[in-house]
Amino acid sequence: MPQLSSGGEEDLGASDEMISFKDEGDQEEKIQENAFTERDLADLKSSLVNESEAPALPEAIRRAQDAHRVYQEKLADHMEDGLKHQEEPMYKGSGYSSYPFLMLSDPYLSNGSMSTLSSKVPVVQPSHGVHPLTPLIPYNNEPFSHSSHSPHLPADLNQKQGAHRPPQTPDIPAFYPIPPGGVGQISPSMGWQSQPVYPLSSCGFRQPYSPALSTGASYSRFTHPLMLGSGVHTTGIPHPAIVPHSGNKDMECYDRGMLYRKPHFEPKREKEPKKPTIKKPLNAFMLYMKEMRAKVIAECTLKESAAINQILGRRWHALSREEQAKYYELARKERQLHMQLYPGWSARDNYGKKKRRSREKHQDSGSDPGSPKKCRARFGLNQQTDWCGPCR
DNA sequence: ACTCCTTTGAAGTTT
DNA sequence: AAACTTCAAAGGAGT
Repeated sequence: MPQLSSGGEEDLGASDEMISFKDEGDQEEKIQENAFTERDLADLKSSLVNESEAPALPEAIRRAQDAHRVYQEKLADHMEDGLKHQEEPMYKGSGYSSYPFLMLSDPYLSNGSMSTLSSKVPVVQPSHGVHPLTPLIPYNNEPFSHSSHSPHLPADLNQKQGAHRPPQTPDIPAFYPIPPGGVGQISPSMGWQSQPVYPLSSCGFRQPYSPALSTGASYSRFTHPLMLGSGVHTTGIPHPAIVPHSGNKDMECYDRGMLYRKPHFEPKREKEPKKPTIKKPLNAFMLYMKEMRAKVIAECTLKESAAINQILGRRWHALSREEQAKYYELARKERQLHMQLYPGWSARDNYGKKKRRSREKHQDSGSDPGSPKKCRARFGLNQQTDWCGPCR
């Protein structure tokens, strides 16, 4: 059962264990990190990339630089726990580009002013916007480790899906700011309204949070976006943790700040209210990928995600255990928050929502090696010319 | 428009 | 319990 057990956070993250990788190579490989990039580049570019992609480089570099600057500015404010390791190379260069608090405008600053960073948010998170859950996570320990701050949570979290959601822990709402004056009236009777709503404006850009909403009673004022059938809150503000079931195109609008959906959606919704999808929380590697992708893109002038992911996979193995541990910790917190937000959710809920390719993928370690392309990729061979043994 | 590719890890399902 | 399967992100490529 995915629900929170009464034990608290310890058992929630029990599965997060450091694992040893057979090909990790540990320190030696890590030392070669820089060389890695060039080798990755050589390997992958030669096989996957045309030089026509070169024009993308300046923009990608600029993104990475922006992300880096944002990260440096935000780090002191947001990384207060053990995750704050500014000196460490992983964060130094990463820009933590995909993390929500880096994409925020500056309402988190004491003066609540908006910095120029705000305009760069979409650049930092250039594609489909924020992960439904990741942007919600402060990535410090406070919301989860200080149960005294959230007296309502432990008991209420055991409630099943659809049950009335308690007022959120005082810590969490702070990370889900509500735009001033953007608060709508809740509609009381729909299934999803029990979910807390932490509206974000587009692309992870958050508006200042109204202090008036910090009381538990205030949360009931928010209608879950699912009630609108399109992932949009009654305020017109999309909910970051929910993906409209209808597809990515909806999600693009959702991410890109179409705060108010076109009226013609409403009659549609009456016909067939679709159940939006709650995505899985990201695991450690996914978090790492989100963070490092922009950097790799900038360094390698690659865009193809499959190639980038190969690089990231190798880099992941090259990370020290301490570095990996940070991501495991982040992932653990992400799962925790996800469970808090969606107590009745199960990964099974999303089964079958994605069309799956044929079974060959998981059989290619056996007699069927899979396609030559896949096999070459698996063995790090040149995609154009090399053949792996099984494909020969 | 839709699916695949590619990675690792978590969680669900099947054997 | 172990093995297997699916999904999470990403965006170019292919159908």
